[in-house]
Amino acid sequence: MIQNGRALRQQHVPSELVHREGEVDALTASLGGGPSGMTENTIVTGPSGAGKTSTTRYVLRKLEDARLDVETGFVDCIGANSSTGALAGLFRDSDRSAPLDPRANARTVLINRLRELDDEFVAVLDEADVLEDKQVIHALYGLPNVTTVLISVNYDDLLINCDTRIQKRIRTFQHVEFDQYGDAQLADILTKRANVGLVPGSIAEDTIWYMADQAAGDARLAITILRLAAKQCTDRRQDEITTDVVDDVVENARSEIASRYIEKLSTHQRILYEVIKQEGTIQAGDLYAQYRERASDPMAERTLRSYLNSMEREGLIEQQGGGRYTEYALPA
DNA sequence: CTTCCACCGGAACCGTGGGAAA
DNA sequence: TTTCCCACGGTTCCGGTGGAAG
Repeated sequence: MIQNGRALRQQHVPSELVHREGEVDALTASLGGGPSGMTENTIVTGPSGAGKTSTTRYVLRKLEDARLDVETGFVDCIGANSSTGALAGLFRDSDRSAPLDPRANARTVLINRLRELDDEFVAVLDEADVLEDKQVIHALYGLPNVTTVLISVNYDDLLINCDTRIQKRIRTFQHVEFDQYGDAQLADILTKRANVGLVPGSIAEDTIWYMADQAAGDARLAITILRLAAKQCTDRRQDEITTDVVDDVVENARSEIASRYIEKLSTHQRILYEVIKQEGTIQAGDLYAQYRERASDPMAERTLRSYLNSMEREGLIEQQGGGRYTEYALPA
């Protein structure tokens, strides 16, 4: 059934991006592809699965094709949420050999190295709201040859964790907003992927629409559903994806998307997450106690609070109640 | 009303390890 | 080479907070 597995992967950026023409134009203009040729710092916002990442990657690729004097770096701040981690990620993604060292005084070193670049550098921070230390935004802003692109689900969520100095900077950024895909657009996207990725006749149009409906505007989820459905059919030697198959894989698709955050957790954070997941809702003190039982070399409680805060920022857990009745739970 | 309790989170501090200057 | 410096991840200390108990 599967003809081209790559087209079914969620990270795959298609050569033609559909239903994002306006956003592509706006981003291209911001990044120097407009009539003025000016590159401007930009913030990209929109709900998850609205195509922010794909569109940005697409525009970056076009930009690199069109101009030789521009370098780009793209980093997903999930898993690189420290200043140095994010900066090292930018270097790794560009063609420059990146010093991988996550320690030492790498931050200033990396910033200076960026400053000394001859070319213009477009730095993209995906999931920027997850950044632990927003100072890196300010540092990048201070470099004349660097253009920054921040990607975040929510404009206000990003700003709220920045100090006023950085807030001021971000407010000067160009703002490109993405709306959620409609069902028809999502169905169209799925059809295009299926045409490239699957043997013809593997999926009926009605089933595509059913998938789009299940994904509720989230293209990442839609494509993951398509991939898992195709895989299940292959495993079971079925030659057509039916709505039953879609029903079977929807939950797995959801948890696969959630797991991309969980994978990046440290062992200690994962223990905390497992306890919360197992208990559903748990008192802070009980959480600490259960953690201490499971961890071979437990961290101080203050450190756990820091971990829990960063996990909450990533939307993995929720904190409820206050004062003495603090509880942790999985998001609703 | 006051006191107590359980927990939060800021601030100051520490050991580490690698880059940069001497 | 040695010495200095600095960010990071972590810890300790402690004042703050809001509901519960007296």
